[in-house]
Amino acid sequence: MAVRLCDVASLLRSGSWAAEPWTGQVIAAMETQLSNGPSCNNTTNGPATISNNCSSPVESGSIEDSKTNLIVNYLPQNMTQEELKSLFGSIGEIESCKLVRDKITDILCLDVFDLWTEPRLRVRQLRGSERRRKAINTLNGLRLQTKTIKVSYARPSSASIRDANLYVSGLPKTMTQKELEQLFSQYGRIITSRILVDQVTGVSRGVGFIRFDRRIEAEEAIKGLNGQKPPGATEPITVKFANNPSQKTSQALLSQLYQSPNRRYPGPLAQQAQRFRLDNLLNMAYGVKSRFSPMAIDGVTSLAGINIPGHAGTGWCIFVYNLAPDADESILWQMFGPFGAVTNVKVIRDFNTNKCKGFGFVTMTNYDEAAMAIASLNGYRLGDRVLQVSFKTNKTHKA
DNA sequence: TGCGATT
Repeated sequence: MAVRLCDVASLLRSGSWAAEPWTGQVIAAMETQLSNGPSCNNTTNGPATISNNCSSPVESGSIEDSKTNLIVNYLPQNMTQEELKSLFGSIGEIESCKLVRDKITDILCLDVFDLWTEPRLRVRQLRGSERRRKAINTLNGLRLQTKTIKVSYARPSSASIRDANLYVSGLPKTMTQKELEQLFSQYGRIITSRILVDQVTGVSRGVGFIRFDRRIEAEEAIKGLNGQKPPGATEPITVKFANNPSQKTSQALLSQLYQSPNRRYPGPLAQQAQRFRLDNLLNMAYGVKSRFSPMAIDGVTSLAGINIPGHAGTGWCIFVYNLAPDADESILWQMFGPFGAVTNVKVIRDFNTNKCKGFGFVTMTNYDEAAMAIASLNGYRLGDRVLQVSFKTNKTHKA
């Protein structure tokens, strides 16, 4: 059931809205690259991220005269054109209103980028800085369903602010969004920042985004920070321009949208698992003879600060090599599921071709089950390929 | 050999 937007008429009656005459125009903007990233977020809106505080909505314009456009973020995904008309029509007369949906998925998006975040809307008003201000004051922060919309001045679009968005990986897991901004702020004015976090644990995934005001600032940040170690970090970070999802084909988008873990089924691998005894596995993995529990392993880890391969704090990460180009997540669930609790699987794909790059990762909760899976699946013949399976190591940044 | 992460 699609939850409809709130009854705008009743909102108006409630007196929480200004209803003075206003002539405006609501349009959908279809851009290949967003020039106005949202500057704030919260736990209600958006995917799992570490968020800014939602500051003044008047953050992105330069001078008052240039604030001719408004931008609206965090609209509900199921919002309709008519509802938008009603929403902005409560402030003033709407001249036109058009939303753009993906041709294939029919998902509301003004830019395909928003497929992964939130639908946005540009509001172009015909005249009146006071009315723009009024629209912001009235509508910014309005709660619609589970969303809190943001209305703010849009920065004028220009070439200099395009492609100023950076993707950053290899960040220390302890780095906060504020620290990330501090690191990058020496290169220019940051419009938005974000650190991706594990949806379950809230732990940083070591990956984030920085959108600068201008592309030249982003370029300088890459020069200055790519491959460098942040203060106190042990590993260098990777800084590059972020992929623009709007370049993706609808087919690639669909495959990601509907990618979900297949149900585990008990197959021949489950029996295979039983052939191995925990002692043997521990012996293979660590060269120890005695049996000890996963709890004991954790104890050793925390006591000695030893970095046990594959242990990421949220489980045991397993590296799977020699997957076929068309391998998908379901094969990893099917292979590893019978050995125990699998919390995450990931096939690493080439961004452009969407084909598997030949490897993937599996996270398992319990050490003994992970070790069993490794011992059983390493050397396993999958199609015409022989898999190599081991605990994940950190090879990327080693000399 | 090959060890990610894209709002």
